[in-house]
Amino acid sequence: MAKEEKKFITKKSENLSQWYIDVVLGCELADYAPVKGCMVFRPYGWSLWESIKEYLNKRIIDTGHVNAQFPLLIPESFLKKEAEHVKGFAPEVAWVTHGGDEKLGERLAIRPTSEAIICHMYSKWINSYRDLPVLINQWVNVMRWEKKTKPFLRTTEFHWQEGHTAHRTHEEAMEEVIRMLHVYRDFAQEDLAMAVLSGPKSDSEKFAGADQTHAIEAMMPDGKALQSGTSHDLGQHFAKVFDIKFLDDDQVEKYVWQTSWGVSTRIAGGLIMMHGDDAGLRLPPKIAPIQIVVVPIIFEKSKSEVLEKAEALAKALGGMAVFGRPVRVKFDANEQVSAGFKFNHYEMKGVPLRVEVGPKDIEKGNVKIVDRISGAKEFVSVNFSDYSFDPAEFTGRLEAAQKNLFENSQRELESRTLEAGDISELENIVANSRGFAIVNWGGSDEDELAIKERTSATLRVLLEPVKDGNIKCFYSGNPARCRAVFAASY
RNA sequence: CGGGCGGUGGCUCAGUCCGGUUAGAGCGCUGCGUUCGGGACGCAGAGGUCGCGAGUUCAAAUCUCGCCCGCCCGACCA
Repeated sequence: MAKEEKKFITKKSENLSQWYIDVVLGCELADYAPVKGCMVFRPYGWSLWESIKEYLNKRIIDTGHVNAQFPLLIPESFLKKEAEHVKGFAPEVAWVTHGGDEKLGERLAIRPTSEAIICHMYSKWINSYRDLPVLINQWVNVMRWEKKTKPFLRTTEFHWQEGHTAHRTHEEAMEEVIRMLHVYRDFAQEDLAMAVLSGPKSDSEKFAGADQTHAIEAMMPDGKALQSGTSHDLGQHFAKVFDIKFLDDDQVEKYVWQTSWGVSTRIAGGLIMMHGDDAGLRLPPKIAPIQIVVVPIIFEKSKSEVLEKAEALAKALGGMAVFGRPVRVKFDANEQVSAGFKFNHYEMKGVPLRVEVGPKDIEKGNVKIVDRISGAKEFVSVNFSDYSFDPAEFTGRLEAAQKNLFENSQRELESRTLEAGDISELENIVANSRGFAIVNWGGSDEDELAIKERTSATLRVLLEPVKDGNIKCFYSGNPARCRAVFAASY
């Protein structure tokens, strides 16, 4: 090409932050709304979120949960019932104070999360051990008044699912907490091709009102961790203040044990950042809104035949199934832009597979396919009289691409997980944007805070216990209790 | 919330310091024509409350003040 290639998006390696904004806006995933921190999900971005929802929702339903819908507004008095909960959320709550011109008798919170309203309802619905467990999930928007925002990763209004369950025993509730943590882990890894670490949070990082929080943590290309899903053991804190009691089979009235868990639109931001490259998005085939784009190569004299046969092929490709669902195919017959423009366009949008159909292909009985993930360009046989072909040539590549993305992500995570033997090593890892610093941990909350002040890294997750009493905490020198992961984070 | 930078056709920006007629460019967009195997070309054309609101002035994109939004750094962040 004689002309220097135009620059549409910043190179990912040059400036990740600018690249991210360029991709989100340029790929038409989202746009800024007039209110700070609020964003519009444009059709392509919403389609991506719907695709993500579909896969996660299936996992939630398959583990025995049901969907419902609770209201947006929560009376202030409800939010105030659980002391830690209100303390944690107070700075981020948006309040409704007026109805029309009339001042309300009680302020209404726009839900920052729904424990308060759901627990209120649960106290009405739960009377007997026979009513348990209650396993309800909802897909809703919530609002948290954030000071620093970024599309998808941290927005004032965001979309998520929040599961809220009530159980007869703490053991049962803990099983649920871990079950959902694993659902999130498997969802991230198998559906989104995002490698994650998972485990419990330290006390200082847990959810406001929880006894314990577990999380999945992804590693971004700039060495910062992204908390991508949380599962909380709420103990009986909410049950006690909302009076959620049941009569057990031993004739004793007891409080329920609760859990809550959530994954938000933030995970889409992680997905974008983790997989994308200099050319733009690279979407895992499972959740890509378009899995295969068919681009006809139009010449004046062969135009009608190419358009007709390419469209028929696109239709035939759409008859295939991959990942247990019909393949999502787009046929782009737009004659106003060149084929080359479309190539770049769909690469930027992260479409996993491109199929080119030109007169020479029809003549030879093949099509050119270009794999967005591996970069491979190959010819695949197609019979243009009956539109028969080997489906595995297409679906196999989509499956391989899904696998490759995850393996890349896993490799990246491993290479960014480094042992830190002392605080200066941890400091070094964080300062050089290297990633997760893994340590032997036996420190206190104060130690954790001191580490944060010195390195800006926080304790992301706790890993397996350390049984050897001779192993010391990397920071305090006390006997180590467990392995732990520190990192800078989003 | 603090510090820094920015906001001018859809996009990227020039013009602002030093106020002065009809506010420019490239890209994009519209129409017509020629094209099309990696971001096509020609000709014609449309498109602007200069982020919003006050103030100073004969005169404000330009100066002053307040506010909004964005980007970067920090604080905060289940």
